[in-house]
Amino acid sequence: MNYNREIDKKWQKVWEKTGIFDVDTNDTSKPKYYCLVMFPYPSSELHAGHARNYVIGDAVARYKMMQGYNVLTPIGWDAFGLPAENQAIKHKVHPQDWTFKNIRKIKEQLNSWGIGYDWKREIATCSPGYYKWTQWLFLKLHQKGFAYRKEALVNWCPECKTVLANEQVIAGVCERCSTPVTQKKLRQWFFKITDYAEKLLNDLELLKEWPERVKIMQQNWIGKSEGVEIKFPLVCSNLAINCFTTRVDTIFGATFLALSWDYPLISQIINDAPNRIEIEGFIEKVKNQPQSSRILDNFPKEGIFTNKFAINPVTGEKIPIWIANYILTGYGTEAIMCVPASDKRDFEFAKKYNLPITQVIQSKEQRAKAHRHIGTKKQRAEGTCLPARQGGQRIENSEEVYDGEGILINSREFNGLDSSEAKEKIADYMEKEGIGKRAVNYKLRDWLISRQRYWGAPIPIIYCEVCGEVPVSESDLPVLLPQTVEFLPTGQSPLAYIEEFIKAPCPKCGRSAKRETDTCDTFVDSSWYYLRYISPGKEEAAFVSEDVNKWLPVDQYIGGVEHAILHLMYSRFINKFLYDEGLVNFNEPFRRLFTQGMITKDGAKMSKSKGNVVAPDYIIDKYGADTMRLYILFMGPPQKDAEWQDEGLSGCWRFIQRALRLLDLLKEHKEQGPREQLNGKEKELLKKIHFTIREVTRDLEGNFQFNTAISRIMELVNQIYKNLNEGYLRKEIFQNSIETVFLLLAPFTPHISEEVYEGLGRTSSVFNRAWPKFNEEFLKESETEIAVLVNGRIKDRMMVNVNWSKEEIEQMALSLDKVKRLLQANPPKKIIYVDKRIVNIVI
RNA sequence: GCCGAGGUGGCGGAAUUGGCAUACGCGUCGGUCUCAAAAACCGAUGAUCGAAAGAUCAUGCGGGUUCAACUCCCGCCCUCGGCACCA
Repeated sequence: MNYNREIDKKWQKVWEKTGIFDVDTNDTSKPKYYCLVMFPYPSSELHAGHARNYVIGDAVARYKMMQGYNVLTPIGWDAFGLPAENQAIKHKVHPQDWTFKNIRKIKEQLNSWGIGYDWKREIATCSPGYYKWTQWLFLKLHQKGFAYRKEALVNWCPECKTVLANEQVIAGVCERCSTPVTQKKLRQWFFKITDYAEKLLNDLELLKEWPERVKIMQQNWIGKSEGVEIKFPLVCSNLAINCFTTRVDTIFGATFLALSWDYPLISQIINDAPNRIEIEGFIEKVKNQPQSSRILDNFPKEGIFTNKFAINPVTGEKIPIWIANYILTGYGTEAIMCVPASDKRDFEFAKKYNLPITQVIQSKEQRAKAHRHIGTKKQRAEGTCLPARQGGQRIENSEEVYDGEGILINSREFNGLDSSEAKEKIADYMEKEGIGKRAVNYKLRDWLISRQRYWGAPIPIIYCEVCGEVPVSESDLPVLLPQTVEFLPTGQSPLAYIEEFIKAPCPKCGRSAKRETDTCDTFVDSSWYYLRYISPGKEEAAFVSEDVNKWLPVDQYIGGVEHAILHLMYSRFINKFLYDEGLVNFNEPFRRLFTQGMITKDGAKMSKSKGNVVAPDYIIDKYGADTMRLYILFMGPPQKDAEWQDEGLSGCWRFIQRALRLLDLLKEHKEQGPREQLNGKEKELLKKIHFTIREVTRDLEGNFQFNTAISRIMELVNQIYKNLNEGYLRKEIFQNSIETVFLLLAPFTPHISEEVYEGLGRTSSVFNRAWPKFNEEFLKESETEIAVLVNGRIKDRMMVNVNWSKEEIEQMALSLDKVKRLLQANPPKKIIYVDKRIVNIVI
């Protein structure tokens, strides 16, 4: 049999006609399995790099089908988003036309690769039937106070006059025109994901079957830090500045305070400053400093003295208050206590502006040095010779700054404590004295979801002069996106120029009011799509709780690691919100996650601009879908990046042809008369068959080790050929081996597997057959090979009976010629025997 | 800077978790078939020395533990990814 494109087409038609991927979600006769691939963003046709995701998903789905699960594999389109709108601006095509053109093309590709989906469940986030429910979700969040508006700093491109998403800011410049991006304060919509910071962090522990690296990335992104918020009263004022610190043990070394340019009390503080104009100039300068330069390593620290002082609450000292460019906005209290002896940044700043430096922490090494001449030897060894204060060490350059933990000095009654102990004691002291209180901070910020863009779900809010911000009533959803708009980069949503869209009656009082013209970030669309697949056409609700509770959490989620943080965190957040609302009964949406590696070509990610794209359609025409699928799965461990090589592809092609030829050989195969006993070769093949079943199943049940699974099947095929070449093979065993090969291959190469099964006279689909089971009986052996090592080096091998004792085996090893020669007359020092593996003789 | 992943033949990559390093595939070489070529099939293939038997060296580098280390421990180097002035 020869593999060709006709075989692909034939079986794709059959699958479509018989609907093997159509799922009855009410069918409870089989256990459910929800296999989900991250839905594509339809920005162009798919290349071989994209294919990996879908090929893996399909292999898993088909494997689970054969395992007897009721498998749900849906697909849809993450169809809103910026690229579509940029196309509109550049080429004057409507985002919708462009998007649906791409969808048609991708759909065709997926079908031609034999990727099976339940197409009846197809969704597109840009269709009103879907985004109606995205808007509904917004309203739910709004109702509970989780969607709110506030002034916020956003990325702004002065050239394009538009707000940019973080992803559009490449190394500090606009991705389109390379102008440095500045920050601008605008009123924006946010989702209060920070309220879930603790849950999102803690529940990572529940995700036992997620890759560790993804969990660590999320953990870092949430960035929890525990510390103390300390109150620094201002001199001659009733104001106070709160500073968050994780290093309260260094408080005695806090010699100045630094505020961000955006610190809330700043105008009050500088109100009567003699150099107020100068300060305001500085603030303006920092505010406009492009982000690109802040990314640079040695961005110079700059600041300005406010002419005000605060009191260090533990030392009672008067310390100056500065405004500095290295204090982040939006984190902590935007004010920090500076301990130049224990922080490189504070040190650099203090050196530059001649601010005092007091050492309060000594490292072990510094301590050993300092104590060389103090106390008795014993005291030094025990560390009980408490030093006087002595100002510690003189610190000259930032290399000498010690920012680790150590022993406290110059810290009054806390001297001699070690940092971790001191942290607790000082925090206790502060809480008792009312100077400060323990606090927790997160790096995670609230999720900015509004975009001044057209191609997204309109935010369902109406602004009324009388009633203020009023949510659109649920019965008026969806707020439809108007079709005819002008696409211009003005900094406002194109919707802001459409009178008919903007004008709307206030849902509360009926007066003429204005619609919100911003649209939702596309991550909002994708944060709940996995729920929609269960009842995709439902008109009365986003989803039916009873049904999603049955089908979720998703059993296997498959996608690229680039979504490790954003999409996967947002989805978890939304799911937790719905859980708290009682709308779903599962805490986490994705039980098991698999992140596949990237396929590269010439060492780089495939992209049109680099010209290194491998076009799958061409490959399929030449070699067929199964060849491409097999190669993609065989090229390396799926979670790791892999380099595309055309030679590897032809290797898979050869293998498929070689395997298919077995079917022809079987047809010509002649029995040479009946014979009771199996010969040794036949037994060997049977053993190999069952061994392969066991190993392939193990590889798939593990972490989807398709590459090794396939190499096992290749070995089996090699073994079959060996048996054919080396002598008599009864037809029954021959046929059994072929069946096994193609059953095991079926998840990877479904087309040829079906074809072979038909060729063997079977009438029903391979995917209605059970995954093969191995029989322990065939794996049992009477003899096994053991390696004989002398001093850890392999010298010989021998066959032994598995029932032999350790002593018998050791004696046999010692009797080998090669061993005797090496031993000569000397008796071995030691013999180590590892069961059924090796004998190591030490001489 | 911090966190994570990784470094194995000419190449992609295996190695049951401490037990025969280099499975499987690619490439290369030789053979069979053929007028010839392609395809296919059979065989060889880590490096060095050797006619051979065999020996020595090999899993980024340097140490260590062990009868035995790609695997464990200590110290480095390099590549890739994430975060990055987070107090």
